[in-house]
Amino acid sequence: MTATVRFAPSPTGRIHIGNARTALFNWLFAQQRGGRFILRFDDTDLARSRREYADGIERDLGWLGIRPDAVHRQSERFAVYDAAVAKLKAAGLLYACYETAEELELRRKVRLSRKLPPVYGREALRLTDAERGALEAQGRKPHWRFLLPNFEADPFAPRRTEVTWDDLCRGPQTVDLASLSDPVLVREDGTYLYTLPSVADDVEMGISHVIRGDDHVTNTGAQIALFRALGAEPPAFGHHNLLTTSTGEGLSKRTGALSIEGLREDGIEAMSVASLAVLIGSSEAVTAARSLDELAARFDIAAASRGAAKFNPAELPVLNRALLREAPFDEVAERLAALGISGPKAEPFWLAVRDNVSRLSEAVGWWAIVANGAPGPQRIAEADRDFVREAFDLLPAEPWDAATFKAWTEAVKRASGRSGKQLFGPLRLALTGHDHGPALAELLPLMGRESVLARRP
RNA sequence: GCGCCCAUCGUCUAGCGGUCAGGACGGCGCCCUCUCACGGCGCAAACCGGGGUUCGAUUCCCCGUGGGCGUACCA
Repeated sequence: MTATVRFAPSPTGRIHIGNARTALFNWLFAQQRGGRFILRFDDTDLARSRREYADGIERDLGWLGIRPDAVHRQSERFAVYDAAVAKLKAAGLLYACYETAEELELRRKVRLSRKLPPVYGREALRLTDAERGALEAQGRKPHWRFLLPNFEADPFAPRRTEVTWDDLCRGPQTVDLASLSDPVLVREDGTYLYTLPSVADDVEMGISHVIRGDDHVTNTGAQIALFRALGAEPPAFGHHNLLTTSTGEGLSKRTGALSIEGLREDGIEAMSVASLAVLIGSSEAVTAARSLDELAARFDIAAASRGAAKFNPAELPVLNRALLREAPFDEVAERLAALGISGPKAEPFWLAVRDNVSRLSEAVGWWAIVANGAPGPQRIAEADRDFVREAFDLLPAEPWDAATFKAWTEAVKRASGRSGKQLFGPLRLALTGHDHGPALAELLPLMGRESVLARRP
């Protein structure tokens, strides 16, 4: 079974890890069955949508490794929605309403205070042609609602109407259409709300699987009805659980530091983000995958849990470290070069330091010490000064290689009688200005005799 | 208010009537080791509360509590 999926963000801001998770679920799902992934910008709200956000989102996805098979903008597809509207009107399933937002709000409150579900009472359906004409004569323009098929013969007597589907993530689902308001599909000014363009495009683009957050499950009930009203077979649906912050609040609102852009700027690897985003909330161990292909092999949409999962950003650096220490030079050479780390020493340098960084940028500090003779933050203890001086006097002649450090420290050991921490601690400090770091045997030949001698206390 | 969903170590989770309640991440300890990290070994760490049902509940049911989501002319 192949698949055509879509990710449909609204370009009113950049995406955060929660959105990326949805995108990744769709991408991986399609990858697993050789399907297509469509990026569809939900930019029908012209006032809030911005092209730069759309471009930014596309960059964010590209950074994660998602390459859409097609990119669409709903703002360019009004003809499709107009056609859908015409179809619904012809079928008598779209009706004009003239209430203002205030009136609606008032009715809502009244129903609430009477402990009734706050659903729209279809009052506009009772309007006579004369009343409608009068309203229009006042200059009122209608908004249009989709008549939900939740009644037998009398739309004012809605009855329990279950829409069911077998959810890819949550199993059998039921939504009662009687508990829903007829959704407004078209505003007074002719612009579209989310529902119609979404469904019309899913039909038109042949979307086979809709994978999205579980904040949409209720929508899905109404949307399935709309698919059918449009004469289309609804796609399969999968609603994954949502992520919350470590304090338990919804991720959907405040993006902040958890934006994909922010994480990238913070030096988090794309695969760290992707691994955590996809694996969290599943029983799969949250360990770094090296590629989306590897992730696809570990991903199972049916294994996602149903409750909200707390997202812990502290896991990101942990995954990053694991990823980096296995990263071959070729994989990071370009980015290292951008950080000023290039030349013949770059590869052996990377191989030496990759065990000791949790962000690629941390290599810069080591590079300054190893290649540029920078001192490092710590000084050797006064008591070790003479020992270090003697040791430096024993530095062998060049050329230096991987065996040099061993030969040198053996000689120092014999001359000084020191061993273990007493021996290596002061030397490490004198050489790098740190009490920890990459293997000295690997750093020494990279530093070179002249540079090392310059550090003699 | 109403509806839907969820509730197991700090975190992500396995569990589908009888288990020493399992794994992963993190933490801690030991080993390895020039340091840190890696790796190996080990330790600590959980069934939200109350009622049922049952010979027996983490598991099934109800209530409560807590949380998520929805209830928009937001998506």
